[in-house]
Amino acid sequence: MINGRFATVIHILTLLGREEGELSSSYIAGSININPVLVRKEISILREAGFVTTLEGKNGGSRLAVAPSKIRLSDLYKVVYNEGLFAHSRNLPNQHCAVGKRISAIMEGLNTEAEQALLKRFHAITIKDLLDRV
Amino acid sequence: MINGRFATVIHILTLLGREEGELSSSYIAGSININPVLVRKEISILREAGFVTTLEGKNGGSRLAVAPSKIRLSDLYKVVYNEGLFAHSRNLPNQHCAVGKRISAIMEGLNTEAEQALLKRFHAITIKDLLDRV
DNA sequence: TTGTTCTGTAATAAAAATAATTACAGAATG
DNA sequence: CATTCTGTAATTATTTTTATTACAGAACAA
Repeated sequence: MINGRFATVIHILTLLGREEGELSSSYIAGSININPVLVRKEISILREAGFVTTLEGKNGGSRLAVAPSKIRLSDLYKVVYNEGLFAHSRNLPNQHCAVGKRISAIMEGLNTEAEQALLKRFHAITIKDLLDRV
Repeated sequence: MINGRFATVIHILTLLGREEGELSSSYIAGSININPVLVRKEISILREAGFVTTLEGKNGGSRLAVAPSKIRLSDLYKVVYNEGLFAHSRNLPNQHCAVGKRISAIMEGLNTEAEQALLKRFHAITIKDLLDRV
């Protein structure tokens, strides 16, 4: 299940896409209704990925570094999910069972297939598209 | 992120697809390396959906009710995820903000689009296919 | 310069979701 | 009628996620 971070990142970028100047983490957090520290964490990842720039200090905040039409959801997906769509079970399946022995690799394959399907769809959607929906 | 239940259900059905007789929840749990009660819970859902039949009592257990080639991952996905792929955030976004006010509906739309992409892919994969990979 | 308002980040605590365990009634078998 | 299964509820434990606290450093403005 796709978690809250993906939604948070989308919300942040959609906000930034509507405004000219810098937006503070508190303002953004107020719109999403989460803690500002979480916003700053996501922004630091977005900044590292080149999607936003940040000004520190008084009247500081973040703004988009690229046009909304250049930010694809597939990019964001990759930024947020370093691990993969499927959570691999914490318990190792029984390696003395034929199915248990092979299931991890099979699930890994399914993960890849599912992810490709998702990414293909998300590749076609940009922050600009979401702005148009607001 | 897709959670452990989907993997559990796939593992269960793959095991059942390889055996003739009934398999007990303990045996299945031993292969997956989880608690038998969790297996019984998933099986009760699978039974309700018509994919397995169960015999209670001594030497009881479960077996497939339909051919492995008739069980699509898209079916299983629907059985496991009544809620949806995206977890909708627990906190309601700020309704006094234009983006906050609209973002829930937008995320709902994205959820639907993502889900359709996944289901389309999963529709083409059956338990039989997974058995061939074991 | 100095107070104010931002960010960055670490550390801790709280809350929520997930999985494990315990317990026990009931079903089928031998 | 003892044994070995399932079904299910209730509780506990674990893990993950989110929130909070805390504080150093940056930029600005009086």
